[in-house]
Amino acid sequence: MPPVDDSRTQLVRTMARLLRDQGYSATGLAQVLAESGVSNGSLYHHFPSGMEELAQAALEMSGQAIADALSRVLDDAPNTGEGIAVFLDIVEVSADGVCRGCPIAPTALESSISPRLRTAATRCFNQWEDLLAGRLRADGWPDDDIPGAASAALSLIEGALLLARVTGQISHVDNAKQAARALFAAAPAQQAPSKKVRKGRTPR
Amino acid sequence: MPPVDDSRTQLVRTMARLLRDQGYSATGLAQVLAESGVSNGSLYHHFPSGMEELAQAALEMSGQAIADALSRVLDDAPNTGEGIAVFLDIVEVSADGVCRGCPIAPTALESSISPRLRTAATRCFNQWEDLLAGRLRADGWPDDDIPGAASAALSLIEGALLLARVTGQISHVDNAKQAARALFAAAPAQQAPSKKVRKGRTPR
DNA sequence: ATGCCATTAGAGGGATCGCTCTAGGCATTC
DNA sequence: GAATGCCTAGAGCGATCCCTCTAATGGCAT
Repeated sequence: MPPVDDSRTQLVRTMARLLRDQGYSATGLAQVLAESGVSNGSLYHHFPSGMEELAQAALEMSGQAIADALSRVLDDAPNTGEGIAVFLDIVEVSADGVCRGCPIAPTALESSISPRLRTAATRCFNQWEDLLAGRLRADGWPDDDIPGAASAALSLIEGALLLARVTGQISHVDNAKQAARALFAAAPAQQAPSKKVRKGRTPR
Repeated sequence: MPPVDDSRTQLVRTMARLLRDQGYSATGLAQVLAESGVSNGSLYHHFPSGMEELAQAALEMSGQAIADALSRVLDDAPNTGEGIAVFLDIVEVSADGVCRGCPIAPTALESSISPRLRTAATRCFNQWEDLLAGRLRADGWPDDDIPGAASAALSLIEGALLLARVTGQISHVDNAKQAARALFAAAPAQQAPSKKVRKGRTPR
């Protein structure tokens, strides 16, 4: 196993950060090389097909890191809602208090990216959604409600990270935490009357 | 007032579509000109400072269009939750059934854009949030809860549009509709005990 | 020392980038 | 007809894009 600061690792880490901050098209090869301290030749040795291959590796690394963190906090939390809240606590802040947001979304939203990057991004979202679904199942949610609830939970998370990053106000993340607690604090009654409409709130 | 298909309008409409689909950095001047059928000279006549000025105009037009649609459906809906559901019905589909998503988000997530584009994007989100807050107030929500609830509502909307576009599954939008109904179907009790935790669900 | 292989350094190419610039079309007005 | 002002067409510039290529470096077993 090579050392953690070898060229390939440096490239992937730098690329992941740049993709998170500015997306794929805005990230130039020159910037990746300068900020990673790696030369042109090294990049095309480790990633023969160039930027695209590097970007895919970066997306997969970022996606797995998020999955690991999400899995851990969901396991430790008393329920899905609290788990989401703790997760948002972890990812919301950077060194200077600015929300860095989702590492996948900026790249995923560029429709001009290649299919390999698109599927890599989709796999990340699906993986996170599956983790949320698993926790909802452990909470005792009805099987029929789980996919929709997991989807809505991930929508709430992604939307909050997006708003927080764009506007610079991490209060959006705090508000999403409250909504997540309201929606996913406990499983709905299994045999609830079908027409009953539940209401929730978002305090603070 | 000039005709609707003059060069300037064509430029703004084309730019708005390209920004929605692929963001700012991925959108080249050549593509804008080709798809709008306008020549280079015309662009720099109407927008002397170039692409950036055009992009700002496009973001503002897209943001206002969303605001108009949102304002209309919120006015007609019985409550905020239903209004959000109808809004998501409107914006979710394109001609071929693929979700086109938010016209602002792809550009807004690029941290490398200029401050003028960043603030234009932030203004859009703030405007939409204010519309949601106004409808919540009309629903009788407590003043202290309104900002947080409006923020969470917009997070849910943006997240659902993001996931639907990236994964190609509009079910994410449908799931967000259910969550919006659960969270914002009716105002919480004004004098509710402060420690009470409300629970919600996402049916279907 | 020698050969071997993985890795790196850096020059340079062809294409494309956003943008500037000049010349001309086309109304409308004397 | 001539002049004016708005708008358009398109050539071309310097910069940057991603990438290819050759040469050299380093460690390591023999």
